Amino acid sequence: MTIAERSFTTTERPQARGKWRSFMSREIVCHQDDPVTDIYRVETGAVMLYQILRDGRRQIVDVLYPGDYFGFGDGTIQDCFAETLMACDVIAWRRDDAFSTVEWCHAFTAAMQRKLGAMHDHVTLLGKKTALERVASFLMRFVPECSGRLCNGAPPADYGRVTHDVYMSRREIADYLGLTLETVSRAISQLKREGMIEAPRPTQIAIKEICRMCKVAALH
Amino acid sequence: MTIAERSFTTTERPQARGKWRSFMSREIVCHQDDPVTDIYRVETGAVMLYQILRDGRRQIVDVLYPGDYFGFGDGTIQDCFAETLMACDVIAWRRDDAFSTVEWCHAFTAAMQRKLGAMHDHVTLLGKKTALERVASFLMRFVPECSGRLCNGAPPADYGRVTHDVYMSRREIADYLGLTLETVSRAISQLKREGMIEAPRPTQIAIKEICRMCKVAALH
DNA sequence: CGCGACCTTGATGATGATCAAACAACGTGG
DNA sequence: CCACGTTGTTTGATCATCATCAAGGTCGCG
Repeated sequence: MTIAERSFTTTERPQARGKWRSFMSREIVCHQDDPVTDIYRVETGAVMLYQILRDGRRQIVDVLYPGDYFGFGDGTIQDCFAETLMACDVIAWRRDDAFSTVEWCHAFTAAMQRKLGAMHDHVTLLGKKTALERVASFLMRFVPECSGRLCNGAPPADYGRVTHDVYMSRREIADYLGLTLETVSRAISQLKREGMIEAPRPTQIAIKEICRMCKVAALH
Repeated sequence: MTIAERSFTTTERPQARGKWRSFMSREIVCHQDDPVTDIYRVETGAVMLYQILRDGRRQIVDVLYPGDYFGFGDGTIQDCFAETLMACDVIAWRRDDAFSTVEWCHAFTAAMQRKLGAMHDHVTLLGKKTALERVASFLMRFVPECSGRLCNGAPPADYGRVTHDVYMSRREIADYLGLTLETVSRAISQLKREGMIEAPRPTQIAIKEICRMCKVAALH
C-alpha cells in the first residue's frame, strides 16, 4: 500500500460539519489568488500545490497525502494552485466551522508541525543538494521508514520487491525538485545503470539498494 | 523601525505560564536532533533556523521575526538549529502548557498558516528564481508592504530615504538563498551599479527604486 | 498502422561555483 | 597614532553542473 492509498479511519479524526468531496485525477481544487473559503484535508489520494510566476515558470511547492491540510493560503488569499495527482477524496470545512472546536485545532496544529518540518527538509534539498541527490531524495520518499529523520537504519523486509507508483510525470518531478525534466530523466537513468533502482516502466520504480540510495540522497 | 525591532503588545497575545528568555546575538537557542521540550515565540529581534548536512553544508531554512514560533520540530525532535541574529527576547512555553488553551491554539494556527505560505514562496524562490532575482527578493523583504502578495502597488512614502540593517553576513544570505557568498556579493554590486539600491556599508541597504526592484525580483 | 504524449539520450552553452587575490573595516598592542 | 592581524567583502579568472536545444525512442490508443 502506497502513501497515497492510505486513508484515515474517520473515528479518530474530527470531521464534524465537514463535507466529503471526490475529485478525478488532474482536477484543480483551488486557484492561486482566489479568496479562502474552505479548508481541505486529503483523505485518500494525492494533491500537488504549485505556484506560477508571471512569466509562466511553475514551482510545485508540496505534494500532499492523506492527513495533510490545504487551501488556507495566508488566511485570506490562496497562495497556490491545488491539483489532484490521482482520484482523491477530501473533506472540506468552512473556515469558521473548522476552527470552532478544540479537537479540530489540535489535529490541525499537529499536522502543521509535521508539514513545516517537511518544508524545512525540502528547502534544504532545493538550496543545497545536487541534481542526483534531489532525485534520490525524492524516490526515497516512497520508503517513509527510511527517508526522514526517524530512520533507524532498518529497511522494511520486503524492500526491493515492491514497486512504487510515481503519480508524477518527469516534468512534474522536475518542477518539484527545481530541475528540468531532462536532468530528472538523466538522474533516474544513472540510478538504474548503477543498480540502485529498477523501473519496469517510467511511472513505476523499485528501490533495490536502500542504504546506497540513502547515501546518494545525503539523507543521513 | 525594522521588522526585527517590532515587538508584540503582550495583552493581545496569550502568554500564560510562558517564560521570558533573553539572548545575545549569535546564541544558539536549540539544536538539531535535540528532543522537543519547549515551544518558543520571538518577541523582539530575529532568529535564523538552519539545517546542517553530514558533510557540513548548511541551509538556512527560515528567518524569524516577532510573532513567529519555533522549536517544535516534527513534534518530538528538532529539525533545525535556531540561532539568534541579534539580541532577542523570546517566550518559552512547555509543550503541554502551550497547547492546553484554546486561545493559544488559535494564535498558533494563525501564525502557522502565515508561515507555511511564506515557506511556499521561499520554495518557489529556491526552485525557480535566478541569483539576481533571489537577492532582489531577499532585499525586498525589508519593504513588507511591497514584497508579499498583499502589495497594492503603492510604496511607502519615505522609501529610498530609509536604510535597513541587514543582520546577516554575505555567507548567511547565501546559505539562505541557496547561493555562494560571492554570487550574493556580485548581485548586490549589480543592483548598486544600476542604481536600484544603495549600501553605505555592507550591512546596510536602502532601496531607491522599489518598482524596478519588484520587477527584478519577479514578485508580481 | 500512424499519431500523440511522454521519456531518453546527445551536443552545446550559460549560469553560478570554485579558486584566488586584493581591498575595507575594525580592534589590539607597541 | 600607526603598524599589524583578523574578519568579512569585492572582484576577477576558470571550471563544472545543469539548462537548453535537438533528435530519436517507447508506449498506448483510435
